[in-house]
Amino acid sequence: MARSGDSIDVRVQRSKAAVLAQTYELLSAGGIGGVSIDEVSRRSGVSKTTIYRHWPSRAALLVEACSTIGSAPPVPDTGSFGGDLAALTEELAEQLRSARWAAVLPSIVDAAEREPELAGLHADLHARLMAPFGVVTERARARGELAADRRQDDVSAAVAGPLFYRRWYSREPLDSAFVRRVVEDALVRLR
Amino acid sequence: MARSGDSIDVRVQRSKAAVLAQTYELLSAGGIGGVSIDEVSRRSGVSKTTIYRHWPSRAALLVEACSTIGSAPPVPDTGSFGGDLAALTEELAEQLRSARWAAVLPSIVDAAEREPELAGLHADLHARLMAPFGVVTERARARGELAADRRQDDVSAAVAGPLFYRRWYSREPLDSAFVRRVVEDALVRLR
Amino acid sequence: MARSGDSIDVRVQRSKAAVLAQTYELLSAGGIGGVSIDEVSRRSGVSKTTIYRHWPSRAALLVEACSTIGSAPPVPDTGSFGGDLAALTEELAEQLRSARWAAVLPSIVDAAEREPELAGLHADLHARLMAPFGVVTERARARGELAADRRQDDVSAAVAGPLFYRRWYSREPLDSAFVRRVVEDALVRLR
Amino acid sequence: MARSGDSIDVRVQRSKAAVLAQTYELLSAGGIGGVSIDEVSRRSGVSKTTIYRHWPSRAALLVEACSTIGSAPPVPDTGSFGGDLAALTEELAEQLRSARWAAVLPSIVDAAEREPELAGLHADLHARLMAPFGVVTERARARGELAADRRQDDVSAAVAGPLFYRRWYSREPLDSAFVRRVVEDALVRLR
DNA sequence: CAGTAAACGAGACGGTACGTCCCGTCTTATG
DNA sequence: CATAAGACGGGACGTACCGTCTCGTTTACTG
Repeated sequence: MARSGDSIDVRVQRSKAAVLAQTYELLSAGGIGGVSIDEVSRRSGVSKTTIYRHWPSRAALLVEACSTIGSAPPVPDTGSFGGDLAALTEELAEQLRSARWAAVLPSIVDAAEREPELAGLHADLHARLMAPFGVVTERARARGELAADRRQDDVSAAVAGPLFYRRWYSREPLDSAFVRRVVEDALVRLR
Repeated sequence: MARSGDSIDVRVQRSKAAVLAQTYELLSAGGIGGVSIDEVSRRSGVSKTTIYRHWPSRAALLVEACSTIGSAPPVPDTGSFGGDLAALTEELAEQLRSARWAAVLPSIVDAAEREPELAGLHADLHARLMAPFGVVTERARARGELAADRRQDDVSAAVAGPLFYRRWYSREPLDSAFVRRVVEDALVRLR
Repeated sequence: MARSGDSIDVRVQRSKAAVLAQTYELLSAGGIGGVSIDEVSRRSGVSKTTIYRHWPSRAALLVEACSTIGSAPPVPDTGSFGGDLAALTEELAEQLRSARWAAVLPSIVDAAEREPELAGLHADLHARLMAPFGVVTERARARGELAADRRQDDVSAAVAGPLFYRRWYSREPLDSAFVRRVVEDALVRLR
Repeated sequence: MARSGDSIDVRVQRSKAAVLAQTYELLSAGGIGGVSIDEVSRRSGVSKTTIYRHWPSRAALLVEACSTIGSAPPVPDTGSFGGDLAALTEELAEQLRSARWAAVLPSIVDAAEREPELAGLHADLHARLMAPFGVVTERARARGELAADRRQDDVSAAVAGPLFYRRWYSREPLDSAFVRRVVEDALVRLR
């Protein structure tokens, strides 16, 4: 063995970075179905051989390429559950309007529906995306602003549910009036 | 000329029926991505040539094959907005748990995100699926059970949003306790 | 079936012809090892898919591509064994000097040595190449110009052996003096 | 400097020996086409880097690996040209039947046909193989058993030609009857 | 009920992607 | 400084589908 335990060959780093970047690019443009190893290879200048050296399958590559997306925005701390929830929801709405992953998520959901390998990807991504709601929820429960049986998932469903619905199902603009109402409704319900 | 204006060749009818049936089958099993003309041809016994003769594109075939799914269940009429909404939501939850289209919708959402031809399909399907909420909402507004500015979409978002979220995003079981709570929460706020 | 028994699709004919031509081209230039399906496809403009539709393997393609080479030149009939043999040997020497297959034969011999599929090819080619010696030999035996136990192979070995040796093993020019002497030597002994 | 002028690093000697041995092994088994640097490296335990350090190309390695094969058998001295030739031919036939290089020669011939670097290898090998015929021929000419214009190459062609032909072209067994006849024929012709 | 035009199946075709294999070169770290 | 380990780009392999296309053959309507 010519390599000490944890240092990583710079060539490997360079190759992996280039591949992941282009994979993410293709993913953003065409969803999961739009990512082909051949095309990634062509655009990144990294040979297919090398790609398969680092990732055993297309799914594995996708998983890693997605691992950076939806990284948690800073959790707001306004002092009240209402303020925190409003800030978080505005942020989520903004991302749904503009973030690249917003166009990709449906294809991940679809893939999770039938490819077990990618179901894990979906779970990770979802957890990362929703973690701030957990923080805010726990904080509010500690302050007694929420009923004892309300958990992160109730809050997420009450807020993200309508937003997602609007973004992908009724496909109407996520205007701020709607977002504001969703927050108000959620506060009324969850109180 | 061998054909009068509107009568349709029985062969055409037979071919189209067989193709649509198999398309729907494949659609249910593998989502939009799982439908390939080759496979439809193989299973239906109708040649590819003939399929492309009747539908100009894969998208067109999908649109027609989807036109039958999500057909509106009978709209309940219990006399109160609460009763109607509960019945409707239970029905929706049941379909999300078991109906074939539930596994297909994410792929349609994804397709709508990038193929304009299929965006129309998504819109149709969504309209059909949500129509009962419109009926119930209008009825409730007429009875004064709802604020004047509440429309179908607010109701849909408040109820279907959390359900969809649970079905496809947090991917937890849609147990009846959750469904009941969603209805109650919605009523609290929309009243 | 849309095609009657023996007629052949013109497209098939065109494709096969183009592929065989380019295969032969590559074969001449680089021997058996110089033929790759990818390159044949590239040069002939016929897709790899189509090539594999018509030939199950690289070996099968090579076999067919070689089937036209070494086609028997007209068998001379000078009236005497000596005259026939001289003409035949001159012709063989000329081909060894210039014919494209002369540069290819060693690679076929080599392939025959280890790939059974190609051993058949070698046998066919060899039979075709040496057939004229058989004709001439039989004719001479009928006329009593040859001992009763002399067969085609003795004649071939006595004449082609030295020629081949010179062409591929000592690698000296096949000048006409050498050819003449080979014929004379053969006649001395075989008479 | 750690090393004096002409002594050779023991590591170098060990590496080269291991590489040459394995190269010869592969050569015997699969001909020239069967030798790959990767495989040599794998089997010999010597890294590819090291191999390419010692030999500039695959051809150079092959040349050196072949330099030991076909080493001249002891030249017989029976007292007569006939006896010598018979002994030499029997020996050659025996090698063609069993020696490892017999399966390799066609691939060398083929390589010589198109790679100049390997043409030299072929020439060396051929010279080594045929040298005994030269010795015997000169001896016979000195004794007056051969016409003055007969040289080694005439003898080689007359004897090795038919043998090679039989071994690689007609691909029939090199039985001793055939070998005996070849010798007799050669003696008749060359006398 | 015969003729004809349409519908039809078979399948050839050029593409593109797949995942694997092996090549020869090049880089890095070790001894 | 020779070496082992192995990353790298290149390219061929044979397979699977894709959607387009060109055929020759039914087959159902129509005059």
